[in-house]
Amino acid sequence: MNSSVHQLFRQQTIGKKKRERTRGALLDSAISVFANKGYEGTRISDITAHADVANGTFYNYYQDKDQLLHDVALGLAVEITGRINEEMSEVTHAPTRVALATAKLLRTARKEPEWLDVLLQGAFIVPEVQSATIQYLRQDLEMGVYQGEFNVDIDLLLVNQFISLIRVAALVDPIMSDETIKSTCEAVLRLVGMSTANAKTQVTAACESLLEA
Amino acid sequence: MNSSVHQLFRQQTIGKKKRERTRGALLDSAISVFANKGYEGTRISDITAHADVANGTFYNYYQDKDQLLHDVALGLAVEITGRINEEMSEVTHAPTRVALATAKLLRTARKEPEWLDVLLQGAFIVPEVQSATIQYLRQDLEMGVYQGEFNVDIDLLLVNQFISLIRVAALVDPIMSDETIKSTCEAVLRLVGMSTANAKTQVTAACESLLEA
DNA sequence: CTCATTTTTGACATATTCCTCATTTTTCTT
DNA sequence: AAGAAAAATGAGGAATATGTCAAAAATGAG
Repeated sequence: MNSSVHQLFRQQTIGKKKRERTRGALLDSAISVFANKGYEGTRISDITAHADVANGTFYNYYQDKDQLLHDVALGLAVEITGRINEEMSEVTHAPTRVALATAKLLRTARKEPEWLDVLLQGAFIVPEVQSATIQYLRQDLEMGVYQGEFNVDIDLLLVNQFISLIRVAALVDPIMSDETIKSTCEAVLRLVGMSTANAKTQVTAACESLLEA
Repeated sequence: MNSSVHQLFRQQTIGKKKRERTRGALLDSAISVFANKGYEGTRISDITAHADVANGTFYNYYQDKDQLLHDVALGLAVEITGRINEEMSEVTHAPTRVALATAKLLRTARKEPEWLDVLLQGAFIVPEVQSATIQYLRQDLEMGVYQGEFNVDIDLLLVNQFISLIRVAALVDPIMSDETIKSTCEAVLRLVGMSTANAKTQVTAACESLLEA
């Protein structure tokens, strides 16, 4: 088993004690298995098999699947949102921030489809993950309204609509073509009240370095 | 068991032979159980218990859960889209049709939250249900583009984005307040390229008979 | 290298769900 | 109302999953 490429948590625990390394292996395996079988559909034994550890080892670290999902999804949320925000620290134009963040997130999903999948599963099950995911997004949306670029009420419904557009992209096109990324970025800008033409312009500008024409 | 209010399939099989009536009971129970435990999370025994029949009875009608979901979701799709389309046969203005259909669907979800839940679960699992669900929607969207009201490319991604906005409404506000319905209608019109102001106007006009101010 | 401590192991007891089928019960036609 | 056909029943065997724990193996500090 254990033929996955990603190694997010194993990477983070290299050099640490055995305990942390094994935990990392379980977390990485959980990403793959949750993504492929779905949270409900995965068995503890699927995860231990994938991680190349014995069945009982799981119980040295977690009491049940819920706790594991919590750790995995929260870890992914922190990692992914952290990276993206860091890369955008200079950008102050809200539409650009929103388009860029969306494009970057979807580009991550192209390279590591399982990450986004598990993150979103977690966001709909673990409240703490939902908060972590929404946090930055909400700020950018409010900034856009303040800047007069977005024309819409910011509430929980809107934020969830936004996230669901991300989810749909991953669902409809797991390959995550540039085409899908751009369409999705434009859709989120339309959702927050920009015109089709304006949305297209902003996306083209924001993503010119990120995606090909 | 069997304390549910809805009786869609039982209603449809009144007067028919026992075989059809029991099938109806199973289908109705499936709606409740799938909605409350999720497709993956439901056990065959959950459904038979809810339907007040013996465990083995299930296997007189279906070979597995998949077949049951197929029948339930497809039945709901036909019923719901049929009703809505019938009620809109006179409406030819695409934005009005889209806003009305969305509002009517969400009003159905207010009365029978389980219906929409199971329909959407089915739409993401059973291809046939997806087709049935998308069919009418796509026509209305293309009509809107033709009428110069919508300004966006109609493709599979867009249609799925549309559906996901419906899903989010049910998720964020299971009670399905008028507020949520109107916000969602406006959001779908923005998604297809109408301005915030225009979307609001259309929704107000289309829903004035359906919802309170 | 040594050895106390930490971690892993995997067999097993328990629990859950699936699915079958011989038998009983109900249906409904005549 | 009789009785053949249809439907329902539920006990139980097979399969799968969970969670425990005494014993074995690996770790890493001194």
